[in-house]
Amino acid sequence: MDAMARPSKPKLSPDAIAAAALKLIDKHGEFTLPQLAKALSVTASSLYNHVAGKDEIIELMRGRAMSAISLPDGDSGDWQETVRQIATSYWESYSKHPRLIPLLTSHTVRDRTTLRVYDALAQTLAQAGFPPADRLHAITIIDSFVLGSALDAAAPEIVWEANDSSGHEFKEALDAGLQLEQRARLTFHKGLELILLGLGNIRSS
Amino acid sequence: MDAMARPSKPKLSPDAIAAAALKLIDKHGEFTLPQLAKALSVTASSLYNHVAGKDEIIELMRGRAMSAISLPDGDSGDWQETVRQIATSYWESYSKHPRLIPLLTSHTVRDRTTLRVYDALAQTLAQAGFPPADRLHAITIIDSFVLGSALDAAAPEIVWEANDSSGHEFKEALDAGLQLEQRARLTFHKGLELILLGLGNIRSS
DNA sequence: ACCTGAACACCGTTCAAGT
DNA sequence: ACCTGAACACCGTTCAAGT
Repeated sequence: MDAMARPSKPKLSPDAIAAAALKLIDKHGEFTLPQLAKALSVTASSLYNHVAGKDEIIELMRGRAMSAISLPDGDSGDWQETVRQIATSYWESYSKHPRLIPLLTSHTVRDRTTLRVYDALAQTLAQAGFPPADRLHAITIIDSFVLGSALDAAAPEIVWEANDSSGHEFKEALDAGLQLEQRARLTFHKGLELILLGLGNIRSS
Repeated sequence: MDAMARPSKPKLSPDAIAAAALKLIDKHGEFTLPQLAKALSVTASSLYNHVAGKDEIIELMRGRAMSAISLPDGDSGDWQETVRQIATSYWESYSKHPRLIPLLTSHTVRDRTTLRVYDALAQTLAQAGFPPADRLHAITIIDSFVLGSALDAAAPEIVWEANDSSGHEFKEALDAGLQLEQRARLTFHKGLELILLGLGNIRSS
């Protein structure tokens, strides 16, 4: 009648594990199997009944973070608007869990949702008339910028911890800054517009 | 007359430690204090006579990786060419040690060389007539793209591990790809040109 | 000042044992 | 099938002891 070996209903599931791990990451920026087990009122070794190990938990978190991505169904007619929508949704998914990003960068993507993002971009660019090689460049550029921007938002102090030896031009630029998240969002959109504009030029050249 | 407690000349130095650690990262993608100590023919605890801990070693590696950056001395007259030069040198420094990048993304930048990159960009943009707020945006956009591109080169399989469920437009784009490093370099330059072009438009608007 | 070796608290993972 | 607890090999860090 107390907490014993096996409950009639499993206390865990891959999904519950990923959710709890993501909560830890959002709060502390890292997670440990004992910590995670504790948050789930379970022992660390129990986790191995549901996931292969820590790496798989990280991949599950990627899937969870990306699950909110909205991909356009049909062809909206305006490829730049479609790309803008995909890239923005992609960036927002990363940015909702900024501290997760560093964990993702050393892993290979297998997550279906993330792969579908690439597919959606490829399809949109193909319909817009980009030849295969240009498509690949465009997708990579967008992917790089989304990831880099999200990382920038993740570790904001990276840039803004200017010290006394910094030139005054940089300090001036800093002082002109907005609040942190607003700034990150605004900068992302400005950069995305630059890229979309540039892609348009390439296509029509 | 044999290897005892203290040698007349120190066997270690922060620089030697960083160099050895970087070598391990380049080879294995990670490093461990015992591993590092072994490579230096020393014991793990010896390292603490020269560095504060693992985190400091990572920061030292950042400094080493960035030490090869060449910053333009004077004003070349052409701000786009100057920015191109800085950004390229910055990207190349990262790309020479791609597997180091994931370790850097969870740390705050204190490295003087890296901060000087931001300064140099700020100065160049200021001379080109960018007001402070636009400077900050431009620097952040460039920084994000450089980092994202280097990461892309670091974990190339991230994108290219397309599976059977991928749409054929993405596969076509993949098939059109070049060799890995060439592709990364080329894509970075293409993206940088987009951004420079876009920045030029902003300024003259 | 600088290296060693033992020690500590912790980690990820495995596995027999329980139900 | 699924949880526990003990065990293993490993990690980063500290510290007394040596020279």
